[in-house]
Amino acid sequence: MLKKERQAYILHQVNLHNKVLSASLCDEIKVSEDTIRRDLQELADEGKIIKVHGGALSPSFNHVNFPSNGVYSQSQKKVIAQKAISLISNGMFVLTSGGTTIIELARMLPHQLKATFISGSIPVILEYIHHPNIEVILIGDKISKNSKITVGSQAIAKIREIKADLCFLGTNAIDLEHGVTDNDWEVVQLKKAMIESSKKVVCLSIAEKVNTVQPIRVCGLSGIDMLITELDADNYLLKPYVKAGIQVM
Amino acid sequence: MLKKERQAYILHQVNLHNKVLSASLCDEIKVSEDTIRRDLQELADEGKIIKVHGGALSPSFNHVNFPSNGVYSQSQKKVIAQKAISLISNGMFVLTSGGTTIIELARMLPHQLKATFISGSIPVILEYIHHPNIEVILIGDKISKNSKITVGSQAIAKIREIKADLCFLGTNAIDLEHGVTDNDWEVVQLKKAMIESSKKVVCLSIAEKVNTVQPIRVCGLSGIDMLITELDADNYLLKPYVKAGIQVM
DNA sequence: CCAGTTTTTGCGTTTTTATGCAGGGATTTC
DNA sequence: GAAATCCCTGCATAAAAACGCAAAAACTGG
Repeated sequence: MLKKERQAYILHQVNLHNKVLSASLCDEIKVSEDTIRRDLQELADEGKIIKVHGGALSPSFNHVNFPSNGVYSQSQKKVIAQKAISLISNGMFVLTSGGTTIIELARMLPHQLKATFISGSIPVILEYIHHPNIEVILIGDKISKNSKITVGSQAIAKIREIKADLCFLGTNAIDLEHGVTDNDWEVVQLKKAMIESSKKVVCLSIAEKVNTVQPIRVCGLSGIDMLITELDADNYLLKPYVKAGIQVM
Repeated sequence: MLKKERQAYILHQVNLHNKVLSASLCDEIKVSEDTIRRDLQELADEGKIIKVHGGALSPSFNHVNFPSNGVYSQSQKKVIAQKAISLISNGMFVLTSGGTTIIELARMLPHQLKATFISGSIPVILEYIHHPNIEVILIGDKISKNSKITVGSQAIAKIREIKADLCFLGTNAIDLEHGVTDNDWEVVQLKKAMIESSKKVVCLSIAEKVNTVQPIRVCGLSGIDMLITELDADNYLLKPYVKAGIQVM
């Protein structure tokens, strides 16, 4: 078989089945593994396939893109995400809500981190998937179209089965008197369950949302362990929270 | 034999078989390799063939079906999706696997359709949520990073709880003898569960995958009710499936 | 017909290409 | 953390291509 023929065959297989194993290819075509590997290399250089350990994948299926820019207060959120990431160690189970801050966090996870992340938010999950060493558990249920997160009793039941080491809550409003509040009833139910299922609860909130209130209550201040904002920990705005017994970062 | 004659012969062979080997040509025509090589060179200069090491290929062979838009055989998949959509009525519960064909289907759903769609495939779910009147149920569990679909016992258990009206399976390989087969063990487990949980099982497959086999068996032909390809229902390729009792569309 | 020119062809020689093989690392897996 | 896989590098070899050359064939214009 001619080289081009072989490559066309490989390309065809990849497009048909979204993946090929080099071992099965060299079995089918009856050539050495090296030849297959060189073919895969060339096709990958041309961008026609994506080479992975042991074979290749179709490029079309492998990159789901999602709006990356246009995030409100992105730089602040990056600061917050960076602080939050410092709390994660290898082997941890981390439960996260949805929200743009959490998406930033998901994007900025170090590549060598090995941990398990659990969430019901599709945009967040999409970011987790890009990290090779991270196990991703998706909470299933009905999807709320505006928040792109799974909501409902099934989701809550699944969260109850978990005991996570860490829980990151993207926070809509936090206030000394009313604690953490939000504006979507179903999302609030989820967050409540997440708080109960985690050893340590961390609220991520841009300073703008500190000392604001939303209609539905998630939990009181005693329900959370830590608050992360883009401000320095000793900022005057956060003093009352420290006094209320919350770790501030 | 005259030069022109020879070249005409070569061209004929290339168009007939999509490829020629210079060795076999100089054997057939009884001339030296150099002569053949010069002929090939000239034909290649005229753009009538594509010269490669060891012979030549038909120019159509090389540039045929390369996915410029990202999705392989997209037009065929659109035809399939259109047929599949005609099976869906308002109020139905529809269970779907992953795969590019299903993504096409999800994209092409009519906006006024009111139905409930259930899937564990993230790319597919992302398309469903664009439709305002569609309820979307996400099957949760661990995510398989290459197929971007939830896999595992939890997912299977959830699927078992459902009884869907319709199940669309993106098919990797279907064959008279071996039935529906696939190449990912975990995905196969899911598909099996989906088949059991549905009143009517519809396989979506481009014709190219019909009569091909993959290593892992999903179900026998008796397990499915309908097969949709981009071909006409009375195409000879599909006759045996009709005979086997499968509705073909 | 014929000398001169061009084209075509075949034959060495050199270069390039394709492929397999061996080893040393890297990575994955259990 | 040890075993198994896979991957990369360099090297050897065989096949194919390119090049130059010269002989043979074909054409050309008297």
